[in-house]
Amino acid sequence: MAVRDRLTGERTHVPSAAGRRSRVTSGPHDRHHEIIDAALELFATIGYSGTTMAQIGDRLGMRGPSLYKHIASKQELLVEIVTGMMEELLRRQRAALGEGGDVRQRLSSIVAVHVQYHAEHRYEAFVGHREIDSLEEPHRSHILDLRREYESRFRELVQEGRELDLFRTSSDRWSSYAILDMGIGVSAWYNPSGSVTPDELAATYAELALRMLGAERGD
Amino acid sequence: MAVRDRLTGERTHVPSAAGRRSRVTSGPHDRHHEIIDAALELFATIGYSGTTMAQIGDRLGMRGPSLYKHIASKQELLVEIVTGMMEELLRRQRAALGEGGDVRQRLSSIVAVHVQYHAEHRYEAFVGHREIDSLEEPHRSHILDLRREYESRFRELVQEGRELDLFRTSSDRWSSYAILDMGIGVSAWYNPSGSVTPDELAATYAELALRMLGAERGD
DNA sequence: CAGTTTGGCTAATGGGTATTAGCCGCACCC
DNA sequence: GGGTGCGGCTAATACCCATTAGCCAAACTG
Repeated sequence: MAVRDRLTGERTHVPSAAGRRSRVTSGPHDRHHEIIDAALELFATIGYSGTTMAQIGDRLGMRGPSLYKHIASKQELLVEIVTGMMEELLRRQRAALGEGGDVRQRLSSIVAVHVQYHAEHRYEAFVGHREIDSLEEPHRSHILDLRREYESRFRELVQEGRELDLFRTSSDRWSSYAILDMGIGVSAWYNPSGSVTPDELAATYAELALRMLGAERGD
Repeated sequence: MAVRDRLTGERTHVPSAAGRRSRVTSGPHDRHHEIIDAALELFATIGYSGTTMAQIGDRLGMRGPSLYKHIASKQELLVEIVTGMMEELLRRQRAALGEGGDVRQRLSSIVAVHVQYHAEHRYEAFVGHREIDSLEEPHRSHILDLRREYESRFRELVQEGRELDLFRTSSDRWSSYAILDMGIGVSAWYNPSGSVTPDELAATYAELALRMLGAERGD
């Protein structure tokens, strides 16, 4: 039965209260949110399954198991990140479309939103695309539904423009995929400390997209 | 010391020689190559770290450990897949450039090669891009070098065309990234049982790329 | 200031996985 | 037909990892 001494009370940790947090001056420091942020960076750089709970803890100066005082599971972190990103993307797309304008303007808007988000939130976007298969059901299906909805807006606009003879393109489908993919690519290479800002890039890409569709001078 | 009986010789396996392979009619069946193929499909669909040796073995009707009679490690499989893909891509790009032509023709050629490869070998391409971080050094660096070389050809051609006033584009860099990324995206969605062939898609994308660069009618 | 909650910690649990060791049938070779 | 090596197999090894259990100090609460 290997009785283990329960009396020495020898502690090896000595809490340390390591700097970094002064409850008084900065409030309760939403731990949940901090954990998501740390996880996001790690998922983006070394992948979901490559990231360990201990590594996430490290970023916050705590041990892996301690994270469970604030979150339910590693999977929950991924779900929050990915659904958060997809919902935000859709919200921005809807807002852009809500502003109206002719097809060219509307298409230009959603391309700009798409690119701007993928630059500004490159980690969320990168993880949102790369780790879809790491999501367990039913989350995976839910995200795929949202994604389909998001993508269909591009196809519909391209089609609308072609039917009005404003665009000349061989296939609505392939050209809308091309536009989507060139924007997604941004999340893989965009460097926020470089010299181009997300909205400059967005404007450039919107122009590239319109030219690709053969849209001539928008009045 | 807990002597374990070594004498019963009880076997639970009974080799089974399960159908599927007639040595006589089809030759020695390059196992190494078969393993790479099985691994490729699995890496592409469930990721490198998500794939187990047992799953790869399953595809060939054998157990995980048996694979080691033919290969050195799981990592070796990834290295062969990724370097093989990157070298083939470069080879095709060089061949395309070797055929000469004016800037528009050469750019169109390497875009077509790029897209055709990403459709025809979507699994290799997909793994080659997604799993670079799963490569251990020095392989990772080697692949990144090859990739830089591959990408720089696009940028150089765009620049050359712009200097000759054949293209009008705000930035060589962003537009060449856009072209690259839209081709890479193909490997994520292309469906070989769909109705478009890789070379049709390649031609479409080459046209989209030229239009995006503002290249007017190529004589 | 006693009681409770909060948020850390270490240790244990339960499972998975690449890889190695060692066994053996069978096809082939002389 | 006896030897040999190929290519399977199972068992063992040596990890790594998410999650749970149970402990405890300090902060908050009344």
